[in-house]
Amino acid sequence: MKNATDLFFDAFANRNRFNILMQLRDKELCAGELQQKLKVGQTNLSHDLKCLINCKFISVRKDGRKRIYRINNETKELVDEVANHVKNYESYLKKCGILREEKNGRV
Amino acid sequence: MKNATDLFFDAFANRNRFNILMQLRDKELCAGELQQKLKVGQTNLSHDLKCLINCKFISVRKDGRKRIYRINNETKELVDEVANHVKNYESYLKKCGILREEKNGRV
DNA sequence: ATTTTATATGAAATAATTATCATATATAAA
DNA sequence: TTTATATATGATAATTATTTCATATAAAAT
Repeated sequence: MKNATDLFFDAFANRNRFNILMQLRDKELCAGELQQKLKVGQTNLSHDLKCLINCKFISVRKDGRKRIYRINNETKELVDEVANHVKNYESYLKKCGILREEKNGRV
Repeated sequence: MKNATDLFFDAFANRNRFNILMQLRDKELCAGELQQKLKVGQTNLSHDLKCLINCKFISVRKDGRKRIYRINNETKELVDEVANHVKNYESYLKKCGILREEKNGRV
């Protein structure tokens, strides 16, 4: 059975969803704008937004036929901290990545 | 192709690996001790420890035939922050979880 | 030197996640 | 009231991650 930590990571720790959160740090955006900025498919984006809303990482309001998404404040802080850590550890993380690639004959 | 953020989440955002990091917050431990505390299999634990080492989330030193693992300081801070966020958002995350369970006929 | 203890490795099996496709809904414009 | 736009949904396909199994290695004890 999943615990709160699992559920947290399920929602938070995914490239596409994290990219959405990164975009929403600066300003609120509607789905169409996110699609353009992130270059992802409409269906994928919609699924990911639903996931982020379920976990209260973002909220949504209607404006005409658009839906406008906004990140919540605590989530924003966490995104900042993770982004910062990733930046500091980039070289190690990449090394780890290279090891994987080697396994597949690349590099 | 994976970027640094992907690699970060690959290592960090996993129940078993996160539990290892949680245990190591207080004090360094050898594999056997982790196994007992976390009740996981030897092979799984070993794979997970390797992953955490590759990404420099933890370090290891030898002591006789044991290997002793220690969390690094910045990782410890991040673990604390995430644990804190999960605690604050637990109710929402659980609600999200319940939605999933419903899908499988439970709840 | 052989056995025991502690841990690591690699391949295969299993499980979970993510992407895709077809279609639905809701609002606004014509 | 039909059409266009914006977004959502659910099922399946494709991909990736996790677990398991068999076996290997390394250090210490006998």
